[in-house]
Amino acid sequence: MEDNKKISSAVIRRLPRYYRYLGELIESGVQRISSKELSAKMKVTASQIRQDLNNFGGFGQQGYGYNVKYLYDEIGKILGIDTSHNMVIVGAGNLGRAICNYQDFEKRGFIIKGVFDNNDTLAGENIRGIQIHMMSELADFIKKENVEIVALTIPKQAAKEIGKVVADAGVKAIWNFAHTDLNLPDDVIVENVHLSESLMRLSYAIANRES
Amino acid sequence: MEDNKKISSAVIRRLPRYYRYLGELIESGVQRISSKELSAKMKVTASQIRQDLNNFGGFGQQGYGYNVKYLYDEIGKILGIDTSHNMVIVGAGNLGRAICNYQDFEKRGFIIKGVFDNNDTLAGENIRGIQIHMMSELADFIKKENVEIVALTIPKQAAKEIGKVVADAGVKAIWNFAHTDLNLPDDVIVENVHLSESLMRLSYAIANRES
DNA sequence: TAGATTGTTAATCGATTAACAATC
DNA sequence: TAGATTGTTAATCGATTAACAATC
Repeated sequence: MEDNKKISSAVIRRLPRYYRYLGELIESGVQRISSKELSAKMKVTASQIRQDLNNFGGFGQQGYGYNVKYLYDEIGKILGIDTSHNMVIVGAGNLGRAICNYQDFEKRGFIIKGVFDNNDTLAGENIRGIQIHMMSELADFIKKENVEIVALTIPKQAAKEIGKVVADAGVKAIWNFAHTDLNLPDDVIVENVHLSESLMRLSYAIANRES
Repeated sequence: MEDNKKISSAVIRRLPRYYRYLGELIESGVQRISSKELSAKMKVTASQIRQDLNNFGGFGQQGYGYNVKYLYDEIGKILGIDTSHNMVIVGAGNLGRAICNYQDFEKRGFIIKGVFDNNDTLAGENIRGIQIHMMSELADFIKKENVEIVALTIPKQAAKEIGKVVADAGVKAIWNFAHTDLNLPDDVIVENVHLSESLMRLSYAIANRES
């Protein structure tokens, strides 16, 4: 965390998956695991697991392996889910509601402070207690409530515009579900979830299997 | 397509993005583009664009560049979206409904033949004309309707079970939104959309920016 | 033809895997 | 101590970028 060497995005991409498997091991009461055992479960090489983890420090013990709970917590810290983040959802359609209703995010420290939409018939309504606000209030709300993350579940044209608005309002990161790139300044983090691209990769795999 | 050299998944991951940009260029009436111009728009190197495309054939012309419409169509063929695929959605929650309502998928040839759930109060209902069926009918429906793709928008435990069921029923691919790996035979394609992992990567980026 | 830009080979860079000394 | 397994260095493999001859 403190030192300067840049961690490759390939490593970061794998961390949440380690975290998930370790969480499952905890639930099954497993207290220690070797890179070899974990590699068999996860279908990656043991070497890769050790290399990945050693980017962040030595979490294991020679001759023993890794303490599951300890490693789980350490990866949690690396991923920044030991602290909470205020979040809002922009777009009260099915996708926005799906995210809002998924309670596990809250357990990981992502606190949904509000949902925004520009359909006034929704004004005053709420989703499991979370208030729906009008889009016009968005920028003020972000500043007042210290919102760090905005999930954009709106069409692409609107997403481009609102992306600029929330970047100006000072959010740290945008979770972008719109089928477009946002092209914002580099200090705004953008994590894209492009479902249509995912579906096309699936389609490619169907078209080209066992060729 | 026909020849045997394996295309790397890094290349496949980029194809849908090329496709999206080319689609936008068509909409703006652009007829030709060079790898250099496209690279500026997409923020990748021109060299990478040419390398990627030449995995599949020479689509350009020296001194001219690429014909936008032609390249768009060719990438569409590579991605297999020139033919249609029957699909069902398992899970009629917000996420399942979001996918069902997203009409662009149908335009790309992904035809949603039905939605399945085990909540009997939904029996007989429909989502924009697409019938909701009970889970017990799923395997038969897949065989009868030649379903190739199943989107799983159900909790992880159920997803593991239904994954096996639909694999046995002969689907070619599963679009898995559950927060788990499915561990199915290799001949079943699994494309994962792990939203919680995406959110953790975003969280990591917040925790580690400008360090 | 001259200019532009591809297709493709070569060079570089980075990521993964293998190997093994350190050490619990 | 002997056995096991990490942390880490070295070797390999693959992906990206650079360069340029081919050619429209």
